[in-house]
Amino acid sequence: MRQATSTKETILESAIYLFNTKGFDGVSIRDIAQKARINPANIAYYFNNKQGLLEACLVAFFEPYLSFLEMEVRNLDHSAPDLCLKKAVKNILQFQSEHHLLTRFVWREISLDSQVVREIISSYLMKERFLFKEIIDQLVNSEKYSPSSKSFLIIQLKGMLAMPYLNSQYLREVWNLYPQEAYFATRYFQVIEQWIKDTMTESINAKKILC
Amino acid sequence: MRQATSTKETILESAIYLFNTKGFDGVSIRDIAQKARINPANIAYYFNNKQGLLEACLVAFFEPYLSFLEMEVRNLDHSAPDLCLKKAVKNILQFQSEHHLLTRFVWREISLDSQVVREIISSYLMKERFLFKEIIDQLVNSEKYSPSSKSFLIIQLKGMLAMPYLNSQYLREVWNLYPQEAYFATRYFQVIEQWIKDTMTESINAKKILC
Amino acid sequence: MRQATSTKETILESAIYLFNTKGFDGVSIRDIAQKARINPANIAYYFNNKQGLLEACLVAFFEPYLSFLEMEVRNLDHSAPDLCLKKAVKNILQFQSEHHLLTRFVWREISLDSQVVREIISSYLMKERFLFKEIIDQLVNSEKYSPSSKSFLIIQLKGMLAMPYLNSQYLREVWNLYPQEAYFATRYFQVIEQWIKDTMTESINAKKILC
Amino acid sequence: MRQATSTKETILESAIYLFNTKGFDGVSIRDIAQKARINPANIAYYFNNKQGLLEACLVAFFEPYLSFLEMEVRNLDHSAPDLCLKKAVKNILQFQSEHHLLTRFVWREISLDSQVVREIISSYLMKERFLFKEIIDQLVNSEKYSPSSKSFLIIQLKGMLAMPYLNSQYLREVWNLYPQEAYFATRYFQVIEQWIKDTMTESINAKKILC
DNA sequence: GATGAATGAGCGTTCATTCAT
DNA sequence: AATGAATGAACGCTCATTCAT
Repeated sequence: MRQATSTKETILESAIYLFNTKGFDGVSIRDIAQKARINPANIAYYFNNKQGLLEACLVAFFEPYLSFLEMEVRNLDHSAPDLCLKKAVKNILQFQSEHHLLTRFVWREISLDSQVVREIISSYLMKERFLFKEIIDQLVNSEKYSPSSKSFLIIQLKGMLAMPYLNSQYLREVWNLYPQEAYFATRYFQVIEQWIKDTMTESINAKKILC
Repeated sequence: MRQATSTKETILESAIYLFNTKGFDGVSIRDIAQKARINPANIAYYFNNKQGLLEACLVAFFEPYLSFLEMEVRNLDHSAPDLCLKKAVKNILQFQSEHHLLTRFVWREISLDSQVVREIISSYLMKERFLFKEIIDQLVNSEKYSPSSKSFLIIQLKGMLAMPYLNSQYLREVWNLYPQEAYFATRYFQVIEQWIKDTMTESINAKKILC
Repeated sequence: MRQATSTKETILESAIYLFNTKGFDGVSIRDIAQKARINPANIAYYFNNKQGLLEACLVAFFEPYLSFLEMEVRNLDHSAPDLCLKKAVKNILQFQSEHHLLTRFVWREISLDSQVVREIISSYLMKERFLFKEIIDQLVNSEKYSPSSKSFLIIQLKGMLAMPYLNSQYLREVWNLYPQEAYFATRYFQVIEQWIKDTMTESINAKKILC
Repeated sequence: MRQATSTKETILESAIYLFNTKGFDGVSIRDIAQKARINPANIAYYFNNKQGLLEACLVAFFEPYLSFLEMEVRNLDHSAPDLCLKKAVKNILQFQSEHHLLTRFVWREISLDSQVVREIISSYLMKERFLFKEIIDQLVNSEKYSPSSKSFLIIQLKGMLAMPYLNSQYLREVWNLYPQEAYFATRYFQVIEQWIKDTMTESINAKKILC
């Protein structure tokens, strides 16, 4: 029924908002139910239990996130690898900007050593590594890049993608910058674009930085 | 008394370890007491309440952290500004590496919108901004850098300093890298050193990236 | 639902019994739950918190208590004032006798300087004063009674109404008298009836006692 | 040592003040220690435990209280019994007025069904009954008074003695009367004096009230 | 699809008390 | 005589969850 879907989505939205503000353990089922204006038992009905909510959040983030990478890996046959990478980055940045609360929550929660989270996302992270590698291998397949250097490129890129969300409170309070604004997404994409150009497509620079 | 100090420190160490693993709200007073092999009431005795523990953690991180910046700001009179910045970065990286659990916990907890945390650390962050600005102003006082560009430099630098700890689980699981190891600290310092050189001391690059 | 009401009432009855025996602060939520054979969390469910229980007790006492006075104030138009007063006293004594545990608890708890209790009952006490005054004014509106004398009459009457419950343990242990027994209520009503007659309806006696 | 006695007395005074305000169970050892500006462990040193404090309070009240009755029982040989009773009442009222906090606390705590309090004071109450009876027997030894009538006289008298303290908050808030003021003690003594005269020394009145 | 009643476990905290010093 | 450290138990309360309706 239409009503039902709406309830489920309302719950998820309320949960994401609150998880983002207070962290997963700082939010109670009651908090979410109150914000979503539904009965706490309804959450159990739709998501089984609190952990089910967490899983739903992680899925809601990683499915589209990985789809952007998958799409460009498939494009490698027809397009230049640097264009594919830039396209993937652009889509990811835009998606993260449009879902900045979810993004922030997911990247932060992953930084915990929680066994629960790790079990859920480990396959996602493995898939992500594989997809990144596919693109990077096509892009920097010269003898100048050892496998370890390529790994480091991925790490750096990932750090840059997540950074605005893991420091969003700082960006907002101290510098008045908002990752969710279109302006920021555009500007930040240019920074990463420049970094890709400098480190991966211009041999001289790359050599200096990565020894 | 010697015994007392030891107890207080034991509590703090246990707390940092557990907070890092499960997050502040995911850890109970009893968890900490059990790990520290003391009575839960003793935590209230030494830290008043759970929030007192959080404050103690934040102080234990920010006091030394800021002292490294303060030291180099005082050195600006006798040393070249790029050396001062590098020295500060080196000290901070080493301190963070030696206290990687505390570092990870602090940077993660700050990313929450918790009113409590914000009240405690807001003055620290203001001081940090001031100190960074003092150094950056001396370093890039040419007409090429607008105030907004300088702000962005600080943001980027801060992002780089915190990155390994906000993604440490990823680094470890996927890439087998450990921020707490001396090797990593050294290597990572070189990366930042290069970044400082590229963006702040070589005008051509800087111009390109920051428009 | 029938079951629900029953649970709520069971809790209240258990609470009154225990509060009466050990005092409000001497009784724990768990004590009440154990006596009512329900889960401690259920008390929070029905009464929000422990103070909610206290408020429920005070309301359960003062609402009927004041209704007896209100009724007779309305009767002043049709009946003789001394009959109204006696009727009110009779009803109050009977109500107190039937709810002697609650009565004892309420009068005792009021004698504390607790801010919490005072806030709840201050409006009740004001209303009580107003109602007593309405009756007394009709009854002793001769020039022999100054306003201060009338006040003192109310005080004495209130003291007499509460006395058996504030000293019930003494009455029981030392003199084998039980305020909850019908016999005592009847007998005690006669005493107060006589006092009303002596002090308020016979001018000579009244003059002597109240100067 | 002089200092020691002072500390013990300071503790007792603080305890009486707080017990009176919040009740025995509403006051913690820490509260008392804080008010007395001493270490909590000191209370254990002087009074063994919290119950020891309660016992000390009861003793501090009943020893002088009963001494006034004992004194007048001894005087029965030389003085008229009505004078003895009035003298005892006067002394008791003055003592209670001077120690109104202790008085209020003791009479209120006795109204609990607490086993602890009962064990401590039962012998005091028995002694009190014996002493009252000695005086009353001498005073009303005519055939008009059955033993049960005499009991009721004692009950009434006791009720009158305690009333201002069991209702002191009401007297203060609603009528602006303060039992601890000399004025009140004087005035209240007159009321009881009149009552003694009416009920015990004038046969006609007494007969009416007590049947 | 949704709710109110109810539960057992655990929360942060405070308690009275002990004890070495 | 007095204190600070430490403890086990209990406090009021909230938690995620279950279940009949």
